Amino acid sequence: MKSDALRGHLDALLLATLDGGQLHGYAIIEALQRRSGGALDLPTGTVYPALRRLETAGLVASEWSTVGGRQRRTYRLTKAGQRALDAERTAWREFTAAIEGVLGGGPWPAQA
Amino acid sequence: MKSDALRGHLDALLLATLDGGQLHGYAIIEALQRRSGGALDLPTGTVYPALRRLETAGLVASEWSTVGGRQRRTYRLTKAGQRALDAERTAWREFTAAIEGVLGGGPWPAQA
DNA sequence: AGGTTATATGTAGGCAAACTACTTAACATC
DNA sequence: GATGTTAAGTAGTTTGCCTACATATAACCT
Repeated sequence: MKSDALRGHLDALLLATLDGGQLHGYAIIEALQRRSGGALDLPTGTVYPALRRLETAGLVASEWSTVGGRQRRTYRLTKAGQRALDAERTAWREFTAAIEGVLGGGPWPAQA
Repeated sequence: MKSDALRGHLDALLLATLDGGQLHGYAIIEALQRRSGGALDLPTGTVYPALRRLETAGLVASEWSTVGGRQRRTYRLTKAGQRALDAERTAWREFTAAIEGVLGGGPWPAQA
């Protein structure tokens, strides 16, 4: 997949991943791989800063915990994050509708 | 629409717009508005450089013509451009499938 | 006649978002 | 004890679209 295609959709992906319950960053990356059928393999350098961004924006909240000597920062959706996710899903439908209107199924008749 | 959402999909839009026949830049912008139901309103500073890029890449070809005293550069798909469009359509389907696998319809069951 | 709007093409520079590459650290396994 | 997996993070770069600007003709309005 063209790497830039995600632009502007990453937040939606992260929020949607947390919709099923809280997860830590590494688990989010694995969940994205699993749910996308292997198509998405986001590098940590993309995901961790993005989660911080979402936390600063108040859409997710995090807590540290230590599991087996390893540090985990576990993220969960806030209420604002839940609302943002709803908005992102709507925006996604509008986006795909617009693109598919153009991509269509092939050649297009001239304007009436 | 979030302006950055198009990232990585602009070429597909431009190629698809030319799939119905040759058009000049200004007409391409109008066609994109019409086909997207008004959702897409690309600035000239986005479209003209992108068309040049596609021409350099050999995916479109252009010719100057003068209509009513105005200069028009009319673009058409090359064979390589047609092939690229086919590839873009396939990539689009894969892209949306991946995102929708994640966005899903709501909460997701834990891994089996 | 003059002003505004629509048609038409283009350039220069900026900026945000994601990427690449790297670092750190504990534990598990070979 | 070396390699691999789990886990989190930063620094700096690239990319590619956007904003703002510049130019020019034609059409329309007053």
